[in-house]
Amino acid sequence: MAVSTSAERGREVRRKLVGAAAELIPEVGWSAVSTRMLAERAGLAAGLVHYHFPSLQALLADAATGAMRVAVEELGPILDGASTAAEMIDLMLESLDHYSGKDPTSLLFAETFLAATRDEQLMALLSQIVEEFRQLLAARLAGLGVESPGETAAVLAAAVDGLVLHRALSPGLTASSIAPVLRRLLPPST
Amino acid sequence: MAVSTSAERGREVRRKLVGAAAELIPEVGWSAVSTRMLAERAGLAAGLVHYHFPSLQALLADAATGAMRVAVEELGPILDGASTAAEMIDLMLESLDHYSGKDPTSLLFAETFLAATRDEQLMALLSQIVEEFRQLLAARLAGLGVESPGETAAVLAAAVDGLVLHRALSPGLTASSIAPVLRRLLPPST
Amino acid sequence: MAVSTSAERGREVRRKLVGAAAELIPEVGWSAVSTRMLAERAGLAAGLVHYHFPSLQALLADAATGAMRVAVEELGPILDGASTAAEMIDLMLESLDHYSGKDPTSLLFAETFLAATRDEQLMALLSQIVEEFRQLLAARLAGLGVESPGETAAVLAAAVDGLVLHRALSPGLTASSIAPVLRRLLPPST
Amino acid sequence: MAVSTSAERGREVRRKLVGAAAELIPEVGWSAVSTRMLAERAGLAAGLVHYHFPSLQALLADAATGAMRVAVEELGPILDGASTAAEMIDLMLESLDHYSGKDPTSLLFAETFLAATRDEQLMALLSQIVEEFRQLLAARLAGLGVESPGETAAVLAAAVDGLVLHRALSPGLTASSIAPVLRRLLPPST
DNA sequence: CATGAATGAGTTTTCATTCAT
DNA sequence: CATGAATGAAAACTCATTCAT
Repeated sequence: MAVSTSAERGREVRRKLVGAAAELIPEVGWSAVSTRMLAERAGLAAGLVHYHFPSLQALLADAATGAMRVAVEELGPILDGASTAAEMIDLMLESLDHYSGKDPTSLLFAETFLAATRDEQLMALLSQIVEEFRQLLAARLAGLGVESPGETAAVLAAAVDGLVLHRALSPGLTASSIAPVLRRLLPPST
Repeated sequence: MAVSTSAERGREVRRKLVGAAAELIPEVGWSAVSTRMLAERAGLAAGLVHYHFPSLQALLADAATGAMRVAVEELGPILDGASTAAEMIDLMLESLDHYSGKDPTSLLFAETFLAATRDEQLMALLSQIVEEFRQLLAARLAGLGVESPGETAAVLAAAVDGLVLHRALSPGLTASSIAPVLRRLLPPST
Repeated sequence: MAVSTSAERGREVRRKLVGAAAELIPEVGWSAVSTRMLAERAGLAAGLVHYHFPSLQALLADAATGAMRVAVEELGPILDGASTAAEMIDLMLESLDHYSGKDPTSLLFAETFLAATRDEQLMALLSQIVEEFRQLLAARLAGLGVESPGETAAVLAAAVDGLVLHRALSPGLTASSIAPVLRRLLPPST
Repeated sequence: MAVSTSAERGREVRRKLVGAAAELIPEVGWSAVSTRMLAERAGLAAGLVHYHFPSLQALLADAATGAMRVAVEELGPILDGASTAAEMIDLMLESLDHYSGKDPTSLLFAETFLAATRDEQLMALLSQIVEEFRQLLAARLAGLGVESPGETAAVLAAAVDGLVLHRALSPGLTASSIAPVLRRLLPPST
């Protein structure tokens, strides 16, 4: 009985590298993540990065989009608890209070946005994630009887991202101060 | 006429360097701007960067905040033409249509946001610029009779930044598609 | 039928590796052929190169000398059709027109020549092949009544190799333009 | 009076690097010349290679073509001493006796030929040098009354290069053994 | 016989910064 | 005020070879 096959060890190493990348991108910035840094953080030999990934960029893209997908998918179940659109905005803002604009997840999003500007493949992956988030939002808005849910979801998603970014500069932008204003984005009928 | 003192030549050189930096940050990314690249773009000798600036980072910070201040100040006069708050939002969105999310100015803002995360001094300068923009917005909202103009301005500013970012991913987010939704951010009384 | 012993499979793998090496040496250059490249081209696992050959250099030497021997041996029957020495030169030049100086076979010869400079064992193998070619030529020249066939064959062989090399630089060196001059290498009596 | 200006020091460094490259290409082979090796041989810091040359390949190409041009130009005056075409061939072969096929100059030529196969710019430079050599030869042949001097020069040049190559494999190919045969390449009228 | 993960030294190249002139 | 040569560390990436399975 082999405790760990060769293939399993390989998968484990890839997992460690992706984990280290997801940690380091927010810490030092996308373009400052180096192979050595990565290997040290993952507790592995430096050569392994290029053994398992075609390039450093490919590893970073893998790690970033993976982490973002997880973050976005976490939001779905949370929003399901709302029985009105206004309540849904409150729930979303509340759960976004964890993101200070300087925390790892916020920074990961921002770094990836920017890196995508210089990498077409990454841009495609990122667009897909954002699109999924917008559709998730639109579906729930529609279910709660909101008119033109597509446009509303688009503005809502953008506003939410912008707020997290701005929070890095002015920490006063909390759920409680913003919710009353943002709730108005919903059509009056709601 | 063509006489130029040493001091004047020095100022001219600094101007050229700052201009080159403002061009290059969006083109290649903040951390990829190198002294040699700058010198070549500015048409100057390589040693000059460190002769006139204490470090490369200092030059980049100078260039970025200078360009951002100009961009923000351009918005003031444009908004003065509005006679209602809704009209003001329309004007602002219209003038923002120039920013595709991938254009030099949008990218300069994004790059600087992220660089500020890793540089306290830059963060302070940037906060000041954003704060000024928020106050400019709040003052005009107040002047047009909008309630709680501070909070509204904060959300508006964040939403606008978020929209420009998202536009890089989905070019459909134009003024005409967004304005109807964003106008709702204003208090009903308006 | 489809039964294949271990030994047979082993031989098949070696054949594939040698074939891949003979292809790759001209394509990318002797010293740029890597084990991974070879494995990929041969459709095999990376570890197989060192399983079947003591070193990468040994595999390359095997492949190169094997291919050269084939190329040289092909020339023999062709020359047998000549009934005079002059005709033989014409036949040889004609059959050499296939070698442009940039084609795989020409490059394989040139790469191996140079690699032999840095590898004594390879040099010995190579000398043997060239010697055989010279003797093959000398025997036929003698058979056609040419005087001092040994020296003539030596110069002829060298000239022919030099011509293929030069052809890489000036494609005008075709059989028809060269033959009249090269035929003069033969002793007047012929 | 500055003993050595900045510019002069730069020129001197470039000269040293080119010299080291011309030595190392024959010693270890074109593709095995590394920047470290080069810097060590030249007695300079490793960073200087890329300060003064855009790439390692560019430095190697510079060094190789420079050395080849010198070698070719040395042959001109030597051939001028001949009063008949046959004598010229003797003189040329004699002066070529210095090239054993394993000496630095011979190897430099061979390495460069091969490197040119994978580098278009180098190929262009090399073709020019060979062309010049062929014209130098043709002009002298014509001056000595040889018919169709262009074709004869082409074959002569190729034969000579081929002979030097073959000499690496069979050291017996000396001037005295070859001259009688090679002299026959000349048109009978001579 | 076969696999493919792992290693560690190797490669070219880029760079901010310093400094002699 | 200006130049551009020099440095030394660091970057991404490749590789032949070894070896546990």
